[in-house]
Amino acid sequence: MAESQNNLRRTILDQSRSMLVDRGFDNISMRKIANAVGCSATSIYLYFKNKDALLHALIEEGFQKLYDKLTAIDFNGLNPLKRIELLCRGFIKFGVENAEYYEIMFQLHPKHMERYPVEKFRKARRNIDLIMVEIQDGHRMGMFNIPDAKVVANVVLATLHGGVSLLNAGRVDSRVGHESFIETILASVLAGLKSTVHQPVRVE
Amino acid sequence: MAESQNNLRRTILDQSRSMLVDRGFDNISMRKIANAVGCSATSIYLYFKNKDALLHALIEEGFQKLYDKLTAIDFNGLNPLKRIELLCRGFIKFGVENAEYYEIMFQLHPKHMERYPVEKFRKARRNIDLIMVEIQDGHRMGMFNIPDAKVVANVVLATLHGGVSLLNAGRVDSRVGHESFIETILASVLAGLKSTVHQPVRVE
Amino acid sequence: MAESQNNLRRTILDQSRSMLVDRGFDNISMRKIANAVGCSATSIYLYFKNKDALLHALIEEGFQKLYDKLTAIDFNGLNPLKRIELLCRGFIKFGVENAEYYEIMFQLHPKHMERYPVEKFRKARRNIDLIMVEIQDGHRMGMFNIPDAKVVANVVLATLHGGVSLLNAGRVDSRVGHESFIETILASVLAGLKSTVHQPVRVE
Amino acid sequence: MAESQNNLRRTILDQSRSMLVDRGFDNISMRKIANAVGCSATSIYLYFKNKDALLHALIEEGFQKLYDKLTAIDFNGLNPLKRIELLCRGFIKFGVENAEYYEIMFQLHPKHMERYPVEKFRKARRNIDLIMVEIQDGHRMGMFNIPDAKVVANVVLATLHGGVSLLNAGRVDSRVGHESFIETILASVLAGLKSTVHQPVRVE
DNA sequence: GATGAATGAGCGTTCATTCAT
DNA sequence: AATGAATGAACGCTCATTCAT
Repeated sequence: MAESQNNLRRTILDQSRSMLVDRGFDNISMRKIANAVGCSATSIYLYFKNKDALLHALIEEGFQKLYDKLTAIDFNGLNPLKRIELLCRGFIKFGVENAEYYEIMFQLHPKHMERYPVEKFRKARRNIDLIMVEIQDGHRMGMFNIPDAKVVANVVLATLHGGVSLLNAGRVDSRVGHESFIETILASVLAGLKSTVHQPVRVE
Repeated sequence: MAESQNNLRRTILDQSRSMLVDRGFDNISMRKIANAVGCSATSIYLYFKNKDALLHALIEEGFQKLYDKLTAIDFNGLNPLKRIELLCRGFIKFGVENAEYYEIMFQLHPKHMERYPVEKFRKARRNIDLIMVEIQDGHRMGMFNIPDAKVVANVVLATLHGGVSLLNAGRVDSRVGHESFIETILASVLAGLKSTVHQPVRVE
Repeated sequence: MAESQNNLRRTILDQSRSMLVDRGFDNISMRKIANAVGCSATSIYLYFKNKDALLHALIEEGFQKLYDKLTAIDFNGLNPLKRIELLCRGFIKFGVENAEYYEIMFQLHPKHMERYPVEKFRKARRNIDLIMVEIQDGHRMGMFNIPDAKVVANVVLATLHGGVSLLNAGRVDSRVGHESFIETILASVLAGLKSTVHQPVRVE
Repeated sequence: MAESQNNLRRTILDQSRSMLVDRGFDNISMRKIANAVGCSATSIYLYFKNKDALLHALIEEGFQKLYDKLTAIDFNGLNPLKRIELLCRGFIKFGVENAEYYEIMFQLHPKHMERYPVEKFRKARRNIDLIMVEIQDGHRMGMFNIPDAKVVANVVLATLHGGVSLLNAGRVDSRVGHESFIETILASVLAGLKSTVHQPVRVE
């Protein structure tokens, strides 16, 4: 039974995650999840203290999964800029392919995050740190001129986040191909980084 | 009475909009709005067919307001790049100062947008067109090399959206100043545009 | 409709009160009340903020009713002892005839009283004050020797309460007639008062 | 293991009894008890058929404990009146010191007693019999004039019960000392007994 | 134009209890 | 002897909405 025990927990997580993306967290109820899973609503409480805890478990899992993806990238022999590009690609890929996770990780109304445990928040921040470290490296190597890597890392994240969230919400102009949209975002991000050194392009 | 009639409609819109930001649309109820407004819940239905319609009215108003802001900018004697910068600043300013509008305009769960009337969607798109036009102008003038302005306009929007939404959700690293965060976003956007011409920055 | 409006409120109060006596407050649910009344559970909330408020309304009504009964007694020309006897009879009669009220007034688990508004508590205490005043009068007249009327008034109440609650709970030995049980209680209470003076007061 | 077996049964009884006083029987759940005890909810069912049976066991235990206390009193050389006083003191002491037992023994909603086995009820009645016997003795000795001891015994119990229950419910006027409240109750009870004979019985 | 009365559906959650092991 | 898994029923309560006035 040790297997079936965790099976239900897993199924609940998977099912509720998959329901998230087309209904939103506020619109999936314990009953609906239970129905979809094929168990009683009560049973969910055997594995999660309450709806909040279920949500938190999903969020945590999402951040872990993203972290796993990003840290699995092979950086061997690549310079910081290229590394950042891969991290960005990884982030976008994750966000688009795991829209359900993405929704609760980055789109959830702040209200729901109020009670999210602090130590889990810290874990979530490791993802952005991966980018920051590369920016710092690039700066040290003279590849960028970015004294404050924290700000720029946040800006990079913001850009990626904007892209992913518009894509997932179906709010990108329908005549714009996803592929070129993503590539242009990446180009923009990287251009932003590169523009911090050398010949400032003189406009005006 | 024709005035007081519209007064109530207005008050309902204002009140529900102001309640949006710290509760989320799913968590404001008709009765709560009515209580805050000081009328009966039934009265809301005199002006809005249902909760959906109220939401749609708010969204429409938001896009109109944004459009008014952006079109009020004085472009006199400015080149496209500078104009785009002002449009971006205008967008960010609007998003941060009208977080309630912004939430329903860009953060609402797609589910809620399903029934949003098509012709209103078109109106919403006028905002992004403002940016696109300037990109096209810049391209024509040889200031950028952006054959497909639509894509880039969407990317610009995505970047701005990412910034605004992280800011409003309080998800920007707390040690990062809002001001410098915003300025860096702008710099990144503009660098992305400028990088399409002239001397490709040589890295590595 | 002004009539039917209050009618439902009244019906809810009456129905829930009558259900109280054979089920206990914890075992009557909003649904059960609604079913018995013939309205929806939701409707109860139109008249009472929550289950607590409904309970409090019942309690208040009970104390008011008791107070009305006790103050309606004709004391004309009667000495304190006789007055006290009448008050005691009134109390017992009320308790036995309104077992539902009595339950929530005096038998409810303290837990439920925690949130009972203080000013209503004060109102409840008026009932015991009626007895206390007569004890004080009797003391002043030399009929008793009871310097601290407060204590004795509480003891009188306790005695009556013990009698009523055992009666209502069906815990008086079944071979003991209610009538003689009550009379004996009264005799005991009065004897307790009279015994405070040296010479046995000869009554009647 | 025969011992540890009984240990769990004992622990369950003790724990649930101790939880009774500040929550009420309706508000302690099998799981809460199990949690407090440190066993599974299921385990409780090994020792008690259901929640009712657990309650009944507690009640029975309470009556037994009271009986033990009352029969342990040393009556040697004391007259009936004094004996009754001691019995009353014992009863009040027990009720105040074992408020949890007392609650289920005397304050439980009759509904819960419906299924209480008849033979256990008989056992419960032994306690009141102790008082009755002394009243009969006193009557026989001419100390009181109480032909029907049953009635008076019930009245004595009622008085004591009224006192204890008001005390435990915190419903005695807060400015009244517990000690003097109890003493006055006792005085009243004894006065009631003594008043049955013409000349005030001089005791001690 | 405005409202009070009313409701069915649904919410998150807890309950006593059973069953297989 | 003991338990983890599971559940149907019920809880207090809030929701968007309708209807008669």
